[in-house]
Amino acid sequence: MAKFYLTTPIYYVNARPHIGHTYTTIVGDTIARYRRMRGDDVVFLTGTDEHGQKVERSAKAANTSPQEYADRISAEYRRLWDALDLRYDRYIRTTEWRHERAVHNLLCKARDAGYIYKGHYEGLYCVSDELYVDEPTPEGKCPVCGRGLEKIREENYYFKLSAFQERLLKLYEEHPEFVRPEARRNEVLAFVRGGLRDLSVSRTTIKWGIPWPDDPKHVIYVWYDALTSYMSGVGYGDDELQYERIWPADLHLIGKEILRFHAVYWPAFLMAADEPLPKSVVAHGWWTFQGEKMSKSTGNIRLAQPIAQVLGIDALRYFLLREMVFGQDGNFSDESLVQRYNSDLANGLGNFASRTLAMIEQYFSGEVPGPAPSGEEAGFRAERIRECIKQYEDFEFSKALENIWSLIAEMDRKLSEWKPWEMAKDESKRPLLAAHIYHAAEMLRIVCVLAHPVLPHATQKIWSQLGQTGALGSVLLDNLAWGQLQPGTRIEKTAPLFPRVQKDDVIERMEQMEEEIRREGAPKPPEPAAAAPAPQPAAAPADARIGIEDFNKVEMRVGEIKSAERVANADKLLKVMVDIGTEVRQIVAGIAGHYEPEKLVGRKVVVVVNLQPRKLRGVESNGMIVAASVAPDGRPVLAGFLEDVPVGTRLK
RNA sequence: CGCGGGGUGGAGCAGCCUGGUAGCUCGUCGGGCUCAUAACCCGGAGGUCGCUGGUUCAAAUCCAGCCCCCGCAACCA
Repeated sequence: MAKFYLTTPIYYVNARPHIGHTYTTIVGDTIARYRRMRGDDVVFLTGTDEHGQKVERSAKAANTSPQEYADRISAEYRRLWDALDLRYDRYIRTTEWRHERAVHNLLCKARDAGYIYKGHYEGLYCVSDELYVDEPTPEGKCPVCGRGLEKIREENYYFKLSAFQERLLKLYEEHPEFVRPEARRNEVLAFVRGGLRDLSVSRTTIKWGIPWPDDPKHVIYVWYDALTSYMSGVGYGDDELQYERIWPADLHLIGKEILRFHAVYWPAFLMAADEPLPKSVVAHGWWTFQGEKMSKSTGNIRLAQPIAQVLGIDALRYFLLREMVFGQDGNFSDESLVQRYNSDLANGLGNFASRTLAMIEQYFSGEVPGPAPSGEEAGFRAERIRECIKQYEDFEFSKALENIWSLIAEMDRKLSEWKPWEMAKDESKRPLLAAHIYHAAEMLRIVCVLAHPVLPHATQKIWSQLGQTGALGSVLLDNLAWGQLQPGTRIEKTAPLFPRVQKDDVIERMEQMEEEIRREGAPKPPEPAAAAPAPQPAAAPADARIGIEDFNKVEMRVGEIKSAERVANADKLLKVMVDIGTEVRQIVAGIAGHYEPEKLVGRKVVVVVNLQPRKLRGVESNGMIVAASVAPDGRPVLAGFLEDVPVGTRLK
């Protein structure tokens, strides 16, 4: 059994997880499941990157210590992966002791080999960004923030990256698969051919990090720290037996923005320490949201939980892998998400499974009919199966899915031609009917196996419905062949797997859920689709008490509604203009179900004014109107005052 | 000479590396079917594949030039 070690990047705890992180991890999980179905012994690592200035700063803003802050966000990532059933085998955090030791280990090996030296950084520095600036704007300003720059001189340790140019080029030459896809490889080649400068690998300006060995006024800068997690996660410097077995990584899955670090710095660090190199670095593209880059400030970041909760985990996986051509950028929109769900999952796979199982039930009393299929059919199908495996192998997930779905379309077509429902009325056509239904059932079985890496849960359910025992994930793709379905197998018909959904309804529910998650500050793990208990006004647990300083962060003011109108294509949303004393704010509120817009004008309400703006159904909402959420269905009741209160008054 | 991505029927995208009927989802018009999740099937309308030139028997695809759009600060896959 071949070992296959796969990693995602470790995610930076400065930000909470969004759909981009989820995409990467889902791709990793899909590859891991695929490799297992090829018989590999897979080790799948993910984790969190927890050091650096930004974490320090965010912790301060959140009134906590960097470690506590990192603990919180790291746990959030982990909870999310668990909730989405993403089955990593190892989880590494850069604040763990085993990691620190591994970093020291790798660094010292490079140092002892003469690749680390002490030097000085002399140059421009942006104080507000705390960043070295190599290329200022023509006016001599910081390219990041546009502010002025200072000349500084700082003592640093350097890594002799320049010494590795030839060896790196040789690596890319001898192993063209080291960087993929090819466009990315070309980028890397161009960069390395252009000459390499030595790399500053320590800082004295940062405190939150791993101290430099024997020189604790320095902290190890991000590269050595973060990249080494791929080794510390599997026992480097800690459990040599494990390390020997698992390292080197077979695949580092990354986003395109961190390509250089993985394809250039990382192999150089390993060469310097004389450790084995990873086999491959594969970079994927970015999700944009409605054509724009996802960005916190514009509020157009999508989260994974609402999608998983409303449409299911498999629907989320399917959409992300089907919609994006792996390696390129892809555009995310709620509309296409729901469209994919309905057309491909509900009308496609779900309906195909449903009609096939129904016919077995009705015409053959729930037993897969015989006889065994012809030989040509088997040969023809084997070709398709190989094709699909190749596509998974090449990370062409969208093609693989297209390919699988073409099998479904083919069966839909054939069933229309064969008209089994007519044959069923004619006893003499019984054998032919049996052959046709067998054909459909066997196709369904094949589709399940092939789609399993992407749709692990749904395919497993169909698998069981088809009377197949055991875990679908342990079926070996290489053994998959046409005709393995045993006639006589008892099937079990159950409710539709992917019920059709109403677009507006789904989008609204997802948006509401997003709103809740943001409000809470930390997402609840999505619950299994089946169990969706009504929201209870549960008493806050004792440990959830907050201090006054937390409360003071929320700025609530009295506002007066100037106008209100319905938002197009949304049942529950109202676009409300609210005078909060200093300005008139546009706020989108989910109260249309219970308040007539006309009757709201002139009403005084409580507004949270320092909430990040975000878009709901394409309309910007800049604040939140406070309302009680009344059980059992969360009916909103606006907060108000019995006495008259001037507009703009702050609530305390 | 900054870098990268892109411009394909009404919308969103694939195809381009490895030239040879322009494909998918949605929408739209008409028909069929009833096993199935108002599903599925068939047919129609709708494209000078950004522009110009070149290579070729043949170009969305290769080459050259041009035009237009998007991203390239942070967060960050």
